[in-house]
Amino acid sequence: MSRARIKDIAAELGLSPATVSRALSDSGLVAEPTRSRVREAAQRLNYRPNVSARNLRTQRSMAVLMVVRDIGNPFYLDIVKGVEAAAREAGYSVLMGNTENNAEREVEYFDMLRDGHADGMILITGKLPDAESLPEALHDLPVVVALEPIEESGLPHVMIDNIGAAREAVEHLIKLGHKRIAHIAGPIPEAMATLRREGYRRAMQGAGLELRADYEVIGDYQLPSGERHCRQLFSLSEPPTAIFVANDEMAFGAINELRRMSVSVPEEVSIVGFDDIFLSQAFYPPLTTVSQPRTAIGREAMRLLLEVMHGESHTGEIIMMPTTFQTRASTAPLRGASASARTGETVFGKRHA
Amino acid sequence: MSRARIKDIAAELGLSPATVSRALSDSGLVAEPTRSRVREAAQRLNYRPNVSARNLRTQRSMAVLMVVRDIGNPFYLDIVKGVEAAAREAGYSVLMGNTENNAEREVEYFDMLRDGHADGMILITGKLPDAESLPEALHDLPVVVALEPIEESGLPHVMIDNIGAAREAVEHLIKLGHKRIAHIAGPIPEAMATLRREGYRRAMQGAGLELRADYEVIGDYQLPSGERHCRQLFSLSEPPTAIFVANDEMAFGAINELRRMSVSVPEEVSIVGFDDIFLSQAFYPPLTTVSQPRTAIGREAMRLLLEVMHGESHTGEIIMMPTTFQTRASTAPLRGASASARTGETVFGKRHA
DNA sequence: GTGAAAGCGCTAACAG
DNA sequence: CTGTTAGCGCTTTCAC
Repeated sequence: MSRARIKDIAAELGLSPATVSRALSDSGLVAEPTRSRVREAAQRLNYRPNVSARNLRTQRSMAVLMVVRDIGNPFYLDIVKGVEAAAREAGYSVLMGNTENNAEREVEYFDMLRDGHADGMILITGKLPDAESLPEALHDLPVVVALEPIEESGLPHVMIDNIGAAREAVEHLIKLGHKRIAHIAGPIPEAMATLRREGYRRAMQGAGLELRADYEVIGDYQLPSGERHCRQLFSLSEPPTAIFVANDEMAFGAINELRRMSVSVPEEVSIVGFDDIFLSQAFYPPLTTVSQPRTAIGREAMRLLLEVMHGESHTGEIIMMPTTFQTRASTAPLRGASASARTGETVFGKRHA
Repeated sequence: MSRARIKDIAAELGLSPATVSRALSDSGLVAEPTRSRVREAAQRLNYRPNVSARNLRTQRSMAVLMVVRDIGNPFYLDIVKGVEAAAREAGYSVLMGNTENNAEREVEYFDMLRDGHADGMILITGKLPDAESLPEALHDLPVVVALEPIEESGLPHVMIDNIGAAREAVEHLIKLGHKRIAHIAGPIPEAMATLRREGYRRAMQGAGLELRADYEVIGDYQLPSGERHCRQLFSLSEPPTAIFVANDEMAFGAINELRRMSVSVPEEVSIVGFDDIFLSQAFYPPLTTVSQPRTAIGREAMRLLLEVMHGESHTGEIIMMPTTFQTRASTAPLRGASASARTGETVFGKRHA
């Protein structure tokens, strides 16, 4: 009962397997009476198509591979969610890949693509394996990059304007009257970290503020690194009055460290993060940060991938998704300064091809 | 170049496809010289097996399906990580499923199993679809339940002792001298929520403390529900001095609400959570909670599933993984009481078959 | 130790 | 509109 094949339905109804196949796939070339007889019999015999057979025949797997750098990082969750939802709607399943920043693993996933495990791939790894281990024609592979740019890959991207959003975040601090603004960056020279630092620099320069080398430190996106670098910044003879931190997790670390040093946030020091992860709002104080439309990025990446899999070329295309600046309680006017900062949220960014 | 088949290697070497297949799969019945010639040619011609063809022939997919109730919940992340790691090591890929508590979706994933999308399934949904939509012989399907029990399913489980761990958490509060201990439960009548409440009740009764109906409230595991129920408990004429909250997210909500009410944690009220999610440690105050070995649960579930897929029967088997009680800063001795609470971490739970 | 042949379940090209 | 035929790429009898 549980393993009826097309052949069984054909036998049951005295039809050929081909007709049954056509009826089941709505090919239109089947007479209505036959069609419903087939559908009824399929239902009754509990027919389910065998995916391996179909995949072999059609040379497709109806699956996409979603490869992230660290599957344990909650940051990627909503993207997965968006990808999964859009994939389902299009009839695709999602295979999970986790590289753990391991080059061999990255190559493996490209191999899986070629082996027919999946028809396309969404890369959220911020990098590619070495050129020599990659297939010759990268551009011809159905691969879309999301979130973390892979520069000079020529692959289509779905991401945010990291420079612009970072700049907006720092300008918020400037409007609050801050001048001594430090930056805890991500793991430069990674692209995303570099872009956010660039946004910081442009905002500072745009306001005619000095770029001090001792106000720029490089972290690794993890919480302890936020603590450590915060301590370092406050050991300077002239510590900052505000810090723009490249991601929320390090920002949490910085805030906790300030609490330990009995420096109050935001009264004495303002902190701005980036990402708006789960709990950034529930944290104390609620974190002012840049919110990325993660689920939408996931959906958009999948939508773009579908187009690429259907043969459209999107080489070099970059889709920018809008970010939202969330003004919360971790930032406040510089004491003694008359500031004019906005409150609430501000949409930033546009979309172009 | 990029799509060499077994046939191509055979032609290249003047062998039969059968021999090439055998050589590549180490079947042992191939002479050594032939074997290495084949391996060399495979390398040179960039041979990669076609998974659909192999799957069709072998009637397996070498993939497992991991179905969670809400893919956006960071709580499941480490489990995914464990499953993925163990699956990779065994040569399996992982397909993601997300039910969003939707019964139809749940059925779909069972169908995917039967359709050959995957060879086995790990369920982290806390429930099964209605009996009539399920295959007759549930026990014969390679399905393993993790984390959230599905009672009376007869399926093998990998989980923690929710009653025991909850009881230990509440006993910690009792040892600190607390007597007026309330409980914000999960969405009863769900199994996990019910078990944790049962642990609370047993601890209270075991210590001869009164079980007050107004000290038991039912939440939904989400943050706002923690805020709401905390407020409710503190509107009682005799508010609690400690709250055992069924999960960390609601505990964060409770702590935030207490802060708003200017009630200090842990000086005036102690809070214990459950789960030890990302940031429970970085939260302020760091949350005393029950830590689950999530990655290990994921690995163990996959390991068990492999055995089930290899034909072993594990009907009704329950594997209990040990929890660790994390004493952090959200709990303190009742003011005026002489307490004897432990500090640090305590391992709880055993493992049996 | 190797080859020939069959077939997994499905779909598509070609006839009629 | 329906049937016949072939074949996707692989593994596995069964012979030799």
